[in-house]
Amino acid sequence: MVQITMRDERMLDWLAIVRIADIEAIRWALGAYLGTGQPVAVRRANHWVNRLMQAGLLDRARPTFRDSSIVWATHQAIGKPAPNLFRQTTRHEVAVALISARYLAAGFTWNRDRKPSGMLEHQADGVAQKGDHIELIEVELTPKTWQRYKQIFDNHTYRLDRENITQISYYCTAEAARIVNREADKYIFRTQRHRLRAESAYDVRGHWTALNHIKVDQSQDLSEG
DNA sequence: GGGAACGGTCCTAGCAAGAC
DNA sequence: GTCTTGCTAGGACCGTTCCC
Repeated sequence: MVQITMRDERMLDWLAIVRIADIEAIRWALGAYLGTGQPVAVRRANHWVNRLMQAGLLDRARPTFRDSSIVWATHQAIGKPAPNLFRQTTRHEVAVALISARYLAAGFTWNRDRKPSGMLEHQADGVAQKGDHIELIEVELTPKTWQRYKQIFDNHTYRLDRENITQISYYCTAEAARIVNREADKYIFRTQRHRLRAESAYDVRGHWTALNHIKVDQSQDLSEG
């Protein structure tokens, strides 16, 4: 019989939000809920996944387009159907799960952004919160058109002005980071520009590549050291 | 206190890249 | 084409720790 601990429940709650994650994200999320702020060993993460698979709460697959397993919470665990791993957005969703797990490890909570209420509203990939610090997180593996960035940045500026958003962070491929910063320079007013940052953190396959310090705020650091 | 979970180590399998 | 090497996933085992 598999015992479900409080940490297991919190992990399933997190998977209900991000829907799919790879082992790297599982490592960080387990470390977050362990309270260490560091990822657990790969072996440990696989052990955890296997245990919850035995309980019927997790499932995993290794699609041929990825070199690591993808894990998701089953319908039995969260009441949602299994994700389609062959959608074009899968790579993006796995990347979002990884950054969310890193934010959890840094002591943040993670939630989905609100649904857009109109054509001009933009839904971020996630919202990280720690105390009064509320950060909109975007993962950008492929650059958008300048027209789309203008629309998104208008919405970001509005939310920075009118809502309690502290910062907007883009985690991108090198190419996407360059374009996001370029378009942000154009479309975000200088008094707000410093509150949006775009960093190169992924390669084109969605693998985490950032080796240097990633500042969440003045006191946080999500790097692996 | 007993069973489950954890974590370290060793091992094999599968795959890709490079050398010959 | 074959072999070697390197890397990663993941299974098995076992002692330790944790939790109900």
